Amino acid sequence: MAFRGDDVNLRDVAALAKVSLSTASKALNAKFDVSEQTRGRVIEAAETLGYRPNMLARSLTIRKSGTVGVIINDLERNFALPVLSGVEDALSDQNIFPLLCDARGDEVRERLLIRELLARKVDGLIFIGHQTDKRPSHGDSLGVPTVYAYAQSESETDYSVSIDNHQVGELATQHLIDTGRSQIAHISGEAPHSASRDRAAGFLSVLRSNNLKPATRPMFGDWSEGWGRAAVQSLLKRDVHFDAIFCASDQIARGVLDMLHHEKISVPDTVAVIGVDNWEVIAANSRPALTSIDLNFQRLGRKAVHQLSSDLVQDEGPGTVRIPGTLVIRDSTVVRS
Amino acid sequence: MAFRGDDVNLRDVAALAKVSLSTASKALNAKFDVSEQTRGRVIEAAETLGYRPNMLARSLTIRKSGTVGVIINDLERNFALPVLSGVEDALSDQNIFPLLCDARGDEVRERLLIRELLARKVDGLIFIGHQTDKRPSHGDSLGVPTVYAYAQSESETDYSVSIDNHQVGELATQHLIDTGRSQIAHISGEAPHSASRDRAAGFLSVLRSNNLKPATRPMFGDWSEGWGRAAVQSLLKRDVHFDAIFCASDQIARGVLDMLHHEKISVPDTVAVIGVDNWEVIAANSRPALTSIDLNFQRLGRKAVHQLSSDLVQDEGPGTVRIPGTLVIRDSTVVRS
DNA sequence: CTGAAAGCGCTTACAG
DNA sequence: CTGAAAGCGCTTACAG
Repeated sequence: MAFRGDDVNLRDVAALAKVSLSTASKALNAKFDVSEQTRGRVIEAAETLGYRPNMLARSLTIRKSGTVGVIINDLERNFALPVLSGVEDALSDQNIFPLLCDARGDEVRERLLIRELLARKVDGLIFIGHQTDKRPSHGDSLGVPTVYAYAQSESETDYSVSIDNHQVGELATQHLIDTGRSQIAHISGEAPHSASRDRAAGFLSVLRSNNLKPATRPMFGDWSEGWGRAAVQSLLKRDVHFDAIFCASDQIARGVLDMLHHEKISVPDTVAVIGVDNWEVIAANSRPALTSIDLNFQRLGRKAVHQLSSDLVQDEGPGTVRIPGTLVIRDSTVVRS
Repeated sequence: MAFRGDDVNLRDVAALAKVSLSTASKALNAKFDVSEQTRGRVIEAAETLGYRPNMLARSLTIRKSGTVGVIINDLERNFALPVLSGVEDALSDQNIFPLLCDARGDEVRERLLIRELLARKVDGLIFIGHQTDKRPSHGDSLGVPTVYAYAQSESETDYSVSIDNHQVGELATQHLIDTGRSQIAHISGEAPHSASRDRAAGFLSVLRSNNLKPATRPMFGDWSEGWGRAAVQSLLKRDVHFDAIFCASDQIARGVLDMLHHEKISVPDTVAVIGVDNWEVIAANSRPALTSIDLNFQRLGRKAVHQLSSDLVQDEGPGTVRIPGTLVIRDSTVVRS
């Protein structure tokens, strides 16, 4: 029933190959000096027995478990997923597995999970938040390399990887300008979020360097379609002149698109619309399909893993690395042939 | 720097409590007979030293790692997420952590991952697919309890947990009938998918038991908004009379809603629309908000974990457990006060 | 190049 | 109730 070799250990291999336990170990670990002949015998024995080393025992001796604890703040949030996927991807390159757990936004639970994870001797810890604001640090008392992903640590002596929201705002705005727009409105998300503020700042800074003024002051609300619709109505009611709208999220943008359609304002001919997130189900399905900024969450996750071992490679030192966004052009900003 | 107790082991605790290593172990493990007095001393010693048992060593001896391998077929698919969340939730109740990995739809990679996971001595294996069709079985050669979630195993001697698509079709259709509709059309997804076929079957069976006929034969296409729009156009062009549409997914339903709106057909007054998935971002944001069937993925994930230890509790035996859907009423089927 | 021995940190019969 | 000993399955100085 069992996997062939599930119950065979190194001792069995050594016996079959007629060598000592230690020689068998060395033969299989390549880095030790063993005659080619005996190495061959051991490897052959291992294969005929279907030997698979017990990583638990190995970990105990070499003091490395080949696992990393990944603590997500809210697994159910969709945003965490691509980050997790990037983490998994980068980890699997090193043959390391993530031990996954969900803190559910509960700091007490988070601390409990850390203890559990540490008891399981994880080689590192990655915290994945669900927004880009700063979060409390665990300080340097954890005893293993630690990285904060998406939500950055409030402490500059920690390693964090987050989004470059300022660049996101710049990129979106520049694209609008590059495609010939000059009266641009910005419908942002919740004002307290750094994602909102930084994207708005990027927006304003690019306008300034292009000698343009915003169509109106950046408007803050929330991240919903409803807010997108309401904001457009407000724009219209206030008689603001605009030929483009930079929305801080795809959901907002979809609401904007809806309302513009309802008002018979043609997109992109009369007004161009760009969103942020490149959330496929929204961006690709809206009419017209929505141009957006991809936040490269996968890459963010991968970078988090790399930062984990930043002691080993040439280190940039602690602090926050910001992943830039990428423009994904669809039909809401340019007329495609 | 290190966590207090990160480097203290049971030997240290025993020394401080002035007992033997074995007594210290027993005192901490509660289930052995130790005098209350010495137990107290040991526990106190453990606390003052901040002792944390090394689970790796513990696992090695008791032959249980407190981990379960979770192999996802495609981490990036959103659907897998709530299942994973349910798995994590149920596992964490037992203080077990999932070792997560992504097979990326590659069978060879999947087999490699299994070996890795087994080498790490996982106590069980859960495979999470991304659709409800059957998938190849790994047979009973894995040596640890195994459960297939969402995508069920083709072998009836395996444990699988999936969706009750037939019930989903029934539930949606019955709701439409209960709210006074009688000319119901069904816009389904891709014909080859069992999810499409079984939901359509449920649809037809409920109509039959209510002495109703479908407005037209179930229409198969894909799972997209575009298909939803196209299907409505076809309905209209063919002059089909209908007062309700059961859509096999929320995305399809959103396309349907769009087109009905465009054609100035009022929802829910003239036509009721119901979807499947209860995908918040779509269902809650559409206009009117979409009534849908929640597939209870969290519950599915939790059930998968329970099936893993089904040997222990009263066992229903292997085979496929089907999780029923739940009706979530919004505004697209009933006029709310 | 090879092997005996100690050790990683725990648990659990087995004696006393 | 307590402790000495063996063992879980590996790795790695240390001798030879």
